[in-house]
Amino acid sequence: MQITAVYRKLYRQHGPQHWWPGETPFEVMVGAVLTQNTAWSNVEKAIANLRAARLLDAAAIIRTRPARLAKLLTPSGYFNVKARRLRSLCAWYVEQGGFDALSQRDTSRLRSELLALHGIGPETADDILLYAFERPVFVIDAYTRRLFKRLGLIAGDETYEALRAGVERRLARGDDRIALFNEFHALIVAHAKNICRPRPRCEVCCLARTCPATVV
DNA sequence: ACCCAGGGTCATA
DNA sequence: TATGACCATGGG
Repeated sequence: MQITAVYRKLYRQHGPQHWWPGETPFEVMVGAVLTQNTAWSNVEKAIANLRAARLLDAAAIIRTRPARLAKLLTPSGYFNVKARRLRSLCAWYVEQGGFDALSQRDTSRLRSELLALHGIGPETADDILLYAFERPVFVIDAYTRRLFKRLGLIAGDETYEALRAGVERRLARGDDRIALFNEFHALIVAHAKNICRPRPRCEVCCLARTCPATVV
């Protein structure tokens, strides 16, 4: 099966996803950090807390005491870790002049700056690049790796960069790669969420770690 | 009670 | 470079 065929099947099953679930680019960035190894339903609660506290703002977050920030982040788990990570992201964001200034930079520069921040690894950086800055970067997450491995499209032990480059190369044709990469990653996540109940013995398809079958 | 979740960092060998 | 411990909550 070709990788583009996987995309078509997912799209036919789940339809358009209109991602990322966030109202502004900054909110997308916050969500990208908070969702690290965490269910999105928990992230929503934490973002609602930030919104209620009028802290969905980089400068405001920097001014907030770490203990208070961590408390607001409680529902998303790893709250002490994420409070620190969010702070470092916000400090960079403000120091560099905010979204409009950052938007002027080329993708590779943005990427290396994001990766230099504490707590921003390759996936979080690519989430931000694709969904906040609208750059043509294919996001590789645990679901993506698992799905492609189970379909026999990859070996599974490639490095993040090798996988990303490989997938991007195999999808390179077409005029709107940003829209394609955006939708593809969203569809993979939708696939993981909407199918496979009950766990762990689903009958249809599942991207959970212990699921015995994967059918797209 | 168990398994899972849209990762990343750090210490160790 | 490669594993493993650690971070922590909430839903199925």
